[in-house]
Amino acid sequence: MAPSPAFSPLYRQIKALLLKSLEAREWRPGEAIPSEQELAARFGVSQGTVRKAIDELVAENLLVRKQGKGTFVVSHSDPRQFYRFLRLRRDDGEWVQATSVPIDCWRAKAGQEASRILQIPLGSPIVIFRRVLRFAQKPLVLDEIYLPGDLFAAFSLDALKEWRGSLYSFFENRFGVRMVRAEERLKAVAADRVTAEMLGVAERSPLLFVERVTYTYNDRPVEWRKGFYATESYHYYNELT
Amino acid sequence: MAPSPAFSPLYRQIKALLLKSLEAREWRPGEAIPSEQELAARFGVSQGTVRKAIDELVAENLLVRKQGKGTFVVSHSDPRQFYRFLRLRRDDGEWVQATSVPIDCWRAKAGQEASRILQIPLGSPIVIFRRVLRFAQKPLVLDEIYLPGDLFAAFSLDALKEWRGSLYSFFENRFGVRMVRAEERLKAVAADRVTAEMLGVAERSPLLFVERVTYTYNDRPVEWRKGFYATESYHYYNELT
DNA sequence: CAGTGGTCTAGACCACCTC
DNA sequence: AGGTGGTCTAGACCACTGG
Repeated sequence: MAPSPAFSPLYRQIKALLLKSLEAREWRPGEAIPSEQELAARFGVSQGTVRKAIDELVAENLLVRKQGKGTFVVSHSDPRQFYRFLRLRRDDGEWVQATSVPIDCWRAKAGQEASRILQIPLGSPIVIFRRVLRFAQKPLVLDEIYLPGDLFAAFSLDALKEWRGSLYSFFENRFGVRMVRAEERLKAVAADRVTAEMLGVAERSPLLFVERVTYTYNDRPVEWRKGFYATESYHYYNELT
Repeated sequence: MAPSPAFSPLYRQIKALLLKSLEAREWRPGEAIPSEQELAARFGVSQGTVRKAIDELVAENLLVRKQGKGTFVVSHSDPRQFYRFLRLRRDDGEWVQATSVPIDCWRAKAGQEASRILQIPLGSPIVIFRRVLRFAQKPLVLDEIYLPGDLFAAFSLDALKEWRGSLYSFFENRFGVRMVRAEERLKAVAADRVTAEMLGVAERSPLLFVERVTYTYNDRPVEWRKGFYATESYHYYNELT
């Protein structure tokens, strides 16, 4: 009869509290959160319950445990996180270091599509920029990246050019925006003239088109990008479980 | 000095025992395994330890828990598992029912590549067959599938044609081979004449090329396939975490 | 050495399913 | 009512880190 009472176990409530603290930037990326004992005392539950809450946050890549040291907020500045979202590998299976080359940048107002995808009002400001990813000197990826203007108001290509590190570590450090998960949609398309030129391939040659929406905490979309990948001797690697 | 003693916690040893039982087909797909209490008694450990072992097997998609009922061996016959490995969706985001149409089948001896990928001796028998996947009547995927001959000796296209259900549920039921995880490598390629014809697209038009290696327990490769996906109004969907 | 996460136990109780 | 998995606790001990 009555609707289900939406029972929520204690450890999920603790998890929600931790998530709120993460969102409020109580602890910065790369820093340790309080010990399990401390958190247990703070929330008035047993260590095991805190532990289970943390377990889930670790499974979602928001936290990492380091035995003997503590539990830390995941940071894109961590070298192990650099290529978490970049699935392009050489055909022999080797991961190759990529370097980002910013191209251009401009501001605009969100149209229908950007407004829907980024969940911002129609006409609100957005920042758009393009960059090329080079693998072993070769330009293999051309990305066009759309950001909500309110979160990235101070964005400038010059600051990005000086940045040593991944794009997401730049976002994390300069704008406090932490990328947590992403969805990608892949298609095969024919290269148009401009894209072909920038990637050094023939016009009409097949490219992998990758559209990505990236989310921060609580499934809030904060980045939309469209990329063209030249996959002649590289491929997009994926694991299915 | 001495090499690390390779400490393995109790629950991992229990996990290994459960894995062995799964591999030995002590419990069939879709069936319940013994209760946590029973397993704890059998192995002489506490319920919590068995629980943690099962936790990991659940995380790896080998088992599923059903509260109040028991813990079950995952089966590809389960409707929720049907499309676990098929990432093609319509551009509006809807999942579309696919129907498999077998084309042809032949036997061969493993060459260099098949031998390496399937980890079988050079020259050992393999079974090869092709099939088309239709979405809303339209042929969108052409797969060429390579199987080790010893595991799939009795494979026949006629049996497959009569099968109602997914290919992997067919493999599971007829050959006792359970697909557990897969790796895919994606590229954009131009359609050759034959493929273009079968998918009803223009020659040289861009196709998504998907190479998959599928594994059963203990990372044993048991399937290799090469597929061409027509992605004009469909896309390959992927989540990055 | 003290402090952290990691393992293991035993027991109590809750939520869900089936009969 | 009796079984299953799911939660929560308290306490003991182990493995790893760093001063």
